[in-house]
Amino acid sequence: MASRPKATILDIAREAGVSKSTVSLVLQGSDLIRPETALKVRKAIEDVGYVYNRGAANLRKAHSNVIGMVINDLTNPFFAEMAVGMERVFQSAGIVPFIANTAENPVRQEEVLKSLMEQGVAGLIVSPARGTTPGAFRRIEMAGLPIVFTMRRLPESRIPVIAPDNHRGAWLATAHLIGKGHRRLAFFGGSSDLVVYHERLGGFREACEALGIAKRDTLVVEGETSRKGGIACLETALAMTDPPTAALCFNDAVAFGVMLALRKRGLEPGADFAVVGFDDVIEAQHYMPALTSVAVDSAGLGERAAHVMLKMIQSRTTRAEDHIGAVNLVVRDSCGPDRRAGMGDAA
Amino acid sequence: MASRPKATILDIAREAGVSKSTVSLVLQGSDLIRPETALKVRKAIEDVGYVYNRGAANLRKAHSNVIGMVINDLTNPFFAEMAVGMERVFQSAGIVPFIANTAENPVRQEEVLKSLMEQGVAGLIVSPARGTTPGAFRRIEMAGLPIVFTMRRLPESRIPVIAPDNHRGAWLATAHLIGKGHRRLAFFGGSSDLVVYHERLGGFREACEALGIAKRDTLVVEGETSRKGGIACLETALAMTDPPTAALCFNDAVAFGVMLALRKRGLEPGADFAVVGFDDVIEAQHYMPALTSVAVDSAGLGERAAHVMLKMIQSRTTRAEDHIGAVNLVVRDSCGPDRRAGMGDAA
DNA sequence: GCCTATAAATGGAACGTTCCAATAAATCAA
DNA sequence: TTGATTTATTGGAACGTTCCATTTATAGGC
Repeated sequence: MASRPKATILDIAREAGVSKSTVSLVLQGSDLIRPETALKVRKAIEDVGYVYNRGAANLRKAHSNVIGMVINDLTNPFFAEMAVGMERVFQSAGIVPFIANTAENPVRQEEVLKSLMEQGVAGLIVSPARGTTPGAFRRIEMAGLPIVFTMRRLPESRIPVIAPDNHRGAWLATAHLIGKGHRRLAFFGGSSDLVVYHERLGGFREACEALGIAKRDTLVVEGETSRKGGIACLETALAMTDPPTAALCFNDAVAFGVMLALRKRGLEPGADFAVVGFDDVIEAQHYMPALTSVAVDSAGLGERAAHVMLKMIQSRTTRAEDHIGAVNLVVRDSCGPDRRAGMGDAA
Repeated sequence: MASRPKATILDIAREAGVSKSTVSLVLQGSDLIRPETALKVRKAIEDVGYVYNRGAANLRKAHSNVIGMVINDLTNPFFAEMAVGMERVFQSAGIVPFIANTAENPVRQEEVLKSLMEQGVAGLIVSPARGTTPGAFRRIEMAGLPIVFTMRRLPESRIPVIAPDNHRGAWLATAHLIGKGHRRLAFFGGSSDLVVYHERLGGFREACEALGIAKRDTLVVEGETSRKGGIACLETALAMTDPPTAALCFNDAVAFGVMLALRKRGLEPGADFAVVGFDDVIEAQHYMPALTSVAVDSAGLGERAAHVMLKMIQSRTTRAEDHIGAVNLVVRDSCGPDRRAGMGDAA
């Protein structure tokens, strides 16, 4: 069981009775080699249990076949879906994506990026951790490594971004709530250090204004982008005098939290308080009641990001355009009409 | 923006007016270097924007600082939780885990493993894809690379496994159902090509036998380990004459599917049909009704696996013991008593 | 038979590190 | 002062590939 010295290209050469150059050529699938020679070499490779050393190869080849995916929260199913979309694209291009998780921790992110670069990746797809400093990617840019952001945008950075149309999504959702007769609306969850937050909140605000909801009839409460955060937001909101009757949530996780908190108070989500989510994760349709949410096509965004990356690698550039993915509101059962507006309904 | 030739250790040496050996020593944090010299070197590194080339280093150093995590289904939150547990341990050991997804595809798994080995990982933690052939890991074992399996075990393999006590978990859950008065039980989901399946099903069968349920009063229906699979299982079961009144599901995803299908038929999970899940993913407690499930401590299993891997790497061995993680039944609201047994309850 | 053209295979110099053995500089004992 | 010891620094030979420039073998044309 002792790990004997690993076989190298030279060992195979000896075994097969050819030169190391020939073996190298075979490994690269060159057509300069006579088929029967290639066969002999491949046989030797199999016999010896040879493992290709890509590190050594990259020493000469300059460009590797792995790209790094750095994700801020792997436990959020949304990102897992996106990762799967990317993988689909890369696989057919012969590229292997390695995923690393930063758990929303900028320090961890720094380490992970460093490690990936040292490993010699050909490119980086990053969904930045919250609180990432603007300079965090300077070194990577300096190194001329292709990099694209997904979902999140950094304040003043020229790195291309693949993200959904947050503004429009929020607009649509808000208009939906207003259309249901709600006149006191809330925006729940998220925090202002995220650009995405401002985009979604902006859509919410503009829709309110455009559709005649006075600013004093809107309530914005920041909070964690998790179930827990949603619960907290609802508590805060209902503690106010003249509370809102509907809320647009920063994402689905927050919305789930809100629904949970409503139930705990004996209120029925949908009937007693309308809630809309954002992202439309798979769970959304399985909740009771099924959650109305803004669908962003996570896998599609992942694929898009992967394509942009491939293009950048092939054209040896570090520039690319942003891509704003289409969104659409998926209406389910979590938004009834405003109770007070529709008194006629009640017994 | 053109990617100028990357700086090497020699460039820094020149910049700092020392030899490459000195730079190398500084990079490794050796205390053989005079502090002020080290400082000079570090300054040069910063100025030049140098990126360490780990591939080149590994050419001499034999062992790297990255380990590969190969996961069969990243979209299953269970595995994401496990991955996070592992990361926690590795991080403090200065090891960077790279995650790769196989999407239950043995071919993809083959590619991913090959790529990881070529990259020179120090070890592999694998949750094998369904349908993995027994020989799939022969090459890795031959190479003397430490490897541990999580969750799933391969038929006749001596690779150490970190997994929950499936048999006992299933036993507990089944006993719970029987205790509630159910006399016709089903086991839903999973397929017999998984060792885990046999473990869980075995626990179910033994509990039935031990607690006086005749074999003809049990129903086993195989199916996908997903919501969809759960839906299909329930349909099959209810189509039978004299159908079961309770089911142990292969995992939580199946259980969610079963609950969904019950609702669609106008049946209330818990009251009209008891269901127990397996894994206790976070969602379980948030469902309506909250799902009774066998908790397996996914993050804890991940940590355990990481520790075993570290030990193997340090002791340069490829052998280790299996670890069977404790399980416990978390009773929530998805298992009412058998309706037919408890007629007295009804109006 | 010779010359040229093509096909197949090969040696050797890189690539960016590490680490051993060797050197240079500083310190100390006598 | 001299030699021995300790402290800092340094060449140079690996490590396992790739790829250019050659060499060798094979075939074709005359």
